[in-house]
Amino acid sequence: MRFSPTFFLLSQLRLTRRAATSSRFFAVSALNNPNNLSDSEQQVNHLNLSKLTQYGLQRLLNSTRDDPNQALSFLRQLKEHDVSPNVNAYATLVRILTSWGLDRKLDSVLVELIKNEERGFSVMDLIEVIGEEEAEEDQRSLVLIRVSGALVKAYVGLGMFDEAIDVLFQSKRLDCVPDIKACNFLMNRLIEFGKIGMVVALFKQLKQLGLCANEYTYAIVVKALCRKGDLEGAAMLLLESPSVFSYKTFIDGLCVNGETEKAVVLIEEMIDTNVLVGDDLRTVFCMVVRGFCNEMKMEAAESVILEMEKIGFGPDVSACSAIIDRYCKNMNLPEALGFLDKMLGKGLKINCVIVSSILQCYCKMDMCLEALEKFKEFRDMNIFLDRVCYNVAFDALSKLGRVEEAIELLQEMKDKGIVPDVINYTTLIDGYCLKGKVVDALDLIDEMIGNGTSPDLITYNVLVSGLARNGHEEAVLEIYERMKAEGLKPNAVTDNVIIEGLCFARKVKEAEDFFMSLEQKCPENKASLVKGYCESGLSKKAFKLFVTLEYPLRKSVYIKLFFSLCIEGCLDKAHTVLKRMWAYRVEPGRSMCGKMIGALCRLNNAIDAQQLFDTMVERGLIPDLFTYTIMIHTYCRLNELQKAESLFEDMKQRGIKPDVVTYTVLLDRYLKLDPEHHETGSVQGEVGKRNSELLREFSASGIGLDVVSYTVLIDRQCKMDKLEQAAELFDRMIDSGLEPDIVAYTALISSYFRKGYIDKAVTLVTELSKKYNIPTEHFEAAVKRAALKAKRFQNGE
DNA sequence: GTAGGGTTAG
Repeated sequence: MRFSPTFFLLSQLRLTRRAATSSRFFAVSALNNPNNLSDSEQQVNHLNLSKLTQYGLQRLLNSTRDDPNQALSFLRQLKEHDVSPNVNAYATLVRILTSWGLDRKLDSVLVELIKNEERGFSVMDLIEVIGEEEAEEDQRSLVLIRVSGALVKAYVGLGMFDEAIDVLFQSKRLDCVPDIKACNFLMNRLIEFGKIGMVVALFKQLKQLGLCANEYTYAIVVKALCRKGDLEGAAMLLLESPSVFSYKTFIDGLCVNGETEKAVVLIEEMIDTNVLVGDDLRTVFCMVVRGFCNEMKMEAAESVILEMEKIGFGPDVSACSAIIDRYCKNMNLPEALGFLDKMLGKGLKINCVIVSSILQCYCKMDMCLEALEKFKEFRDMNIFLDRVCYNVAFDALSKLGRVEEAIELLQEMKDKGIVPDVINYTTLIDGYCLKGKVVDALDLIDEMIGNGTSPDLITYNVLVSGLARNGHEEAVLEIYERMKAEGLKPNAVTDNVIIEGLCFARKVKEAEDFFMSLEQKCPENKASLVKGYCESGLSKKAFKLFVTLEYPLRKSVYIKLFFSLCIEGCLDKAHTVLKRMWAYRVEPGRSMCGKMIGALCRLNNAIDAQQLFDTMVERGLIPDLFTYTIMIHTYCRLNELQKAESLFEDMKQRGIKPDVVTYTVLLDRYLKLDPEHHETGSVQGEVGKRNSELLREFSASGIGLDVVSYTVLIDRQCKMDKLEQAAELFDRMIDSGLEPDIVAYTALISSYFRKGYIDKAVTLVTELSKKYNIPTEHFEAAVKRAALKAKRFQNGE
C-alpha cells in the first residue's frame, strides 16, 4: 500500500468520528445492518467464528488491510466468541494498524494483548514474526520500530519495566534501532517510579548499542542524575549535549538540591549570552523562586520576583504562589498576607492556588473557624475555588466535628460542576470517622466507587483507622482483606493505625492478636504497640516492650511514652525514655521540648531539663516564654539563683519579654532567700538590692499584677514586719478588681497573729471563712496559739 | 511543567 498523507489524514478523521460512538453501537451496527457491511464483514457474520481456523482468520484479516476499523472489529468479535488469534494474526493486525499510522489503536491492542496471559505466544514471538516479514527493508524496520515502541509504552504503562527493557534489546537484536521516543518515555517513567539507577544504566547500554539519543534523552538523564543528587555528573552530561531543554532540567536540579544560588549564577550567564529568553526564562525564574523558598531564603526569593518584574514579566502568579505557600507553611500568616497585598497592588490576580495555601495556613494554626470564614469570603468575591480549596474547607469542618456541613459543601462543589476526587472523599471519610459515624463513612466509600473513583491506600488507611478507633474490629479485618483483594497492599501505616486504633478503643487483646497475625512485624508496628499500650493506660507494659526495641523510633512514640510514664509517676522509666531519645538523636520539636522540660522541672530534674534546653538551643529552637519561666522557677526552687538569673538575662536578650509569672517567681525567691535576717536589715545587702532592681524593672515593664504577685509582695512586707504596707497592698489588690485567694489571706493573717494583732487576724479569718466557706474551727488552734504567744510577748517572756 | 489539598498528634 502506498502511503499518502491526505489519505492518511482522512482515515484518521473517519476513525475519530467512529470512535466517538460507543463500541457497542459499532459492533451492533456491523451485525444488524447488512447493507453497510463490506464483503469481509459479511464473511465474518456468516462464519462460525469459533470454528474459524487460524489460517482462515489471517486471510480474513489480510482482506481488511484497506480498512483498519474492520480489522479491529474482527478482533473484538473474535474475543466475544472466545477465539484467541495466533501470533501471525496479531502480526497482521499490527501491520495494518502501523501502516495506517493508527498509533493509539495499536497501543490499546498491545495493552490488551499483554494483559491477556492466555494468548499462547510470547510478546517476543510477535516481534520475531514481524521482524521476519518479507516486505521491503524500509517497511519492515518502520513497522518494527513502531511496534517495539508501542510495546515499550504498553509495558511501561503497566509498570512492567523489565519487560519494556527486554523489548528494546530484542528489537535491537533484530537490527532495528529502538525508537528514541519510546526510550525517553520509558526513562521518564522510570524516574517517576524512583528507579533512577535503572535510567542511568539503561542510558549507558543504549549508547553502546548505538542509540541516537536526542536532546530530550539527555535532559531526562540529567534529571535522573539530579534526582540522585549527582549534580556533577549531570553537569558533565550537560556539556555533551547543551540544549536549552537540558539546561532547564539542570537548573531545576540545582534548585531542588538546595543549590539555588548556583542556578542563579548559571542563569545570569545564560541571560548575558542570550541563550535563555521568553517563556524559558520565566520558567527558570520560577524554579529559582521555588528553590529559594525551599531553602527558606525568603529575601532572595522575593528579590527574584523583583528581578522578574524588571525584565518585564510582571508579578508571576506561579512564582508568587510559591512564596506565599512557603510563608504559609512556616505559619507566618502576616508575611504571607503582606506579600500578597503588595503583589495585588502590582496587578497580581489571586487564584485558587494562593487561596488554598492561605486557608491551609489558618487550619495549621488551629484557626479552622477563620479558615472557613476566609473560604466564604473568597468564594463570595467570585474567585473560582477548585476542589483543593474545597478540600481544605472539608478538612476544617471535619476537624471541628461539623462533617455534615462539609457534606453540604460537597454538594455545593458538585453543583458547580467540580467532580470530587479521591482526596476529597478521603477527607470526608476521615470527617465521619472522627465523629464515630463509620456507617456514613462506608456509605461514602460506596458513593465514590459508584462515581467511578476508586479508594486508594490512604482512603482505606483512614477508614480502617476510624473503624479501629471506634472498636469495630470485625469490620477492620473485613476491609483489610478487601484491600488485599483489590490489589492495594496494606502498608506499615495501615497496620499501625489498626493497632493504635484498637488500643484506643480499649481493645488491647484484639490489637495484640492483630499484631501477632502480621507475617512481617516491622519496627514501626512494634512502636505502634508501645503507643497503643500507652493509649490504654498500660504504660509499664509499654515500657517493657519499649526497652527491647533497640533502634530509633518515631518521635511520637518517645513523647507519648514519656508523658504516660510521667503521669504514672514512673520517673526513672521516663528518664530512660528520654535518654534513649537522645542516644538515637531523635529531636523533639520546640513545643514538645517545652512540654518535656516542663515535666522534668516538675520533677525537679533540673539537670535533664537543662540538657534538653541546651539541645534545643543548639538545634536552633528558641525556647518560649513558658519554657524559660519554668526553668527559672525550677532553679529558684533549687536555690540556684545564678542559673535562674542567667536564664532571665538570656531570655531578655532574645527579645522574649518576661511576664508576670517570671517576675513573681524571681521576686518570691529573693524574698524567701534570707528570711531569718529580714529584721536585721540584710535585705539591704546584695539580695535586697537585686530585689529592688527587680521590682523597679517589673513596674517599669507595665505588666499588671495578679493575685499571686500581690501575695508575694504582701508576704515580703509581712516578713519585713511592714504590716501597714502589707495591708495597703491587700486593699489595693481588692481595689484593682482582684479577688484575694486563700494564700493571700493566709500571708496577712499569719503575720497579724505573729505580731499579736489578734483582732485584725480574727477579722480576716472571719472574712476568709465566710468567703470560701471554711468552718472557723480550722483556725481555732492557730488563734489560740497566737493569743498565747501574744500574751507571753506582753509579759516580756 | 497536573503549583496548593487526604493517614500514625496532646
